[in-house]
Amino acid sequence: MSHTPGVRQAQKQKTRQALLDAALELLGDQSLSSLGLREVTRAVGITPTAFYRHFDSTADLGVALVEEALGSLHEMIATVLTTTGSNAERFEQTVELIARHVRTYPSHVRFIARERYGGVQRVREAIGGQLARFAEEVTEGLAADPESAGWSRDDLEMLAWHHVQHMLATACAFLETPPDRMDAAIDLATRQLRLVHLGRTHWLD
Amino acid sequence: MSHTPGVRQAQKQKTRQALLDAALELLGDQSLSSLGLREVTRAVGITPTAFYRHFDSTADLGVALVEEALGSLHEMIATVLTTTGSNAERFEQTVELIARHVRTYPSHVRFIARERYGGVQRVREAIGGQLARFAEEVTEGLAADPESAGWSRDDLEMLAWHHVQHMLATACAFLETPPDRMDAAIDLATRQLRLVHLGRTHWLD
DNA sequence: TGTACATCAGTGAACGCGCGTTCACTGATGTAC
DNA sequence: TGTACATCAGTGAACGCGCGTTCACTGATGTAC
Repeated sequence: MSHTPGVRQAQKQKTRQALLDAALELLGDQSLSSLGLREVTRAVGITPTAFYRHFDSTADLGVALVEEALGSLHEMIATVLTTTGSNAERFEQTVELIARHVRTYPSHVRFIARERYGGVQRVREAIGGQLARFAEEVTEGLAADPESAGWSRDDLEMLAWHHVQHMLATACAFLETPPDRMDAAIDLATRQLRLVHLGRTHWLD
Repeated sequence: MSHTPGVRQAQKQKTRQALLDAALELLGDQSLSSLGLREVTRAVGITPTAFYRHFDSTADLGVALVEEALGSLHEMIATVLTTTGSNAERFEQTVELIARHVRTYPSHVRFIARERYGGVQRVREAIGGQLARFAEEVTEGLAADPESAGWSRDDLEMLAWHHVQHMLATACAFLETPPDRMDAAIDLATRQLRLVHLGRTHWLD
């Protein structure tokens, strides 16, 4: 046949993923700009040279990690936007969803927090691009909401951007919160969401 | 006399400051965890060995930079808290003050943004400690405000923390905003402040 | 199905280089009398 | 004021080490006939 997936491609993909996984773990206590290529290959158990079969550099690997870390969030945002129920319920569910995400993928969240303003330009740009996409999605979601009747596009974008900033800040805060204080942290973030929502309902007064 | 300041101490202080300045500049396009001791001394024009007369390590230098970068902000926060005038005016002045700070000390702001969740634990802790102090100061300021009548301590802290988060997020955003879009960015941050304030005035409804 | 050739993920040796840290030192500044 | 000694910021040589990158290679997988 023209192009069977084949054992070779599958193996290559597996090694590539192993490199991403190992790098993410090593990035638990250092920055991408100080991550060594040899460190990563050593952790995976392959020769340094083999690294180049998958990535041009650690910066290149970093960009791939951004996609892995943030790509899955689009679905979560769609979930949040279509959640129904009372306001109080929606705020709690949103914050709970963030908390769950941080618990499930702490390394991904840490990576994004660390590299958003980190030392590698291409990675910063990749993260910035994804966040801008999130803001657009949230803007569309807000625009479709009856509560937004009479709002200018500019104000919708302002609110959307605020929500994205708050989501990220909350995720970062959760990352540093010890388990026994998570309840308080979740409560705090929920009240902040309520505060902003209250401002929203009186915006056009 | 017992301890004249002396030429020697003055010279040592000058070299120390030169190290801090050189490091801050080098950190413009890399992270602290990848900053080399030799890089810094080379930029200053002294021997690598001389570095140890001032700091134990680059991490140690980083902690000193946190104090330099954030120490001066306490005064600015006090200024913001005591600003008088209409709400609209106060929001504009606050955001304008942030914008001016970012314009005056861009390297300091970049350093804090980069290292807040960066790869050096002691520096993260130093930044976190300063931010917690800011939040306390803002809480006290809010508590003294007649508008806060009837607010619980917990809710005041929630609002204060939100303001600190927003201040930092705004400063980071300004850092990445090209000059020709600064007006729009300032306007956006001002409207976000108004939104939150609107929520505040209806919090006890 | 079987054979001959092409592809290519991973190998292993080698390279030059800059790193952090050590050590004994120098000579200007500071102190005691 | 002058002298003899102490302090200590900065020097310069040396070290062992791990880094990123190059190169020709191997051998399993894939392809053409």
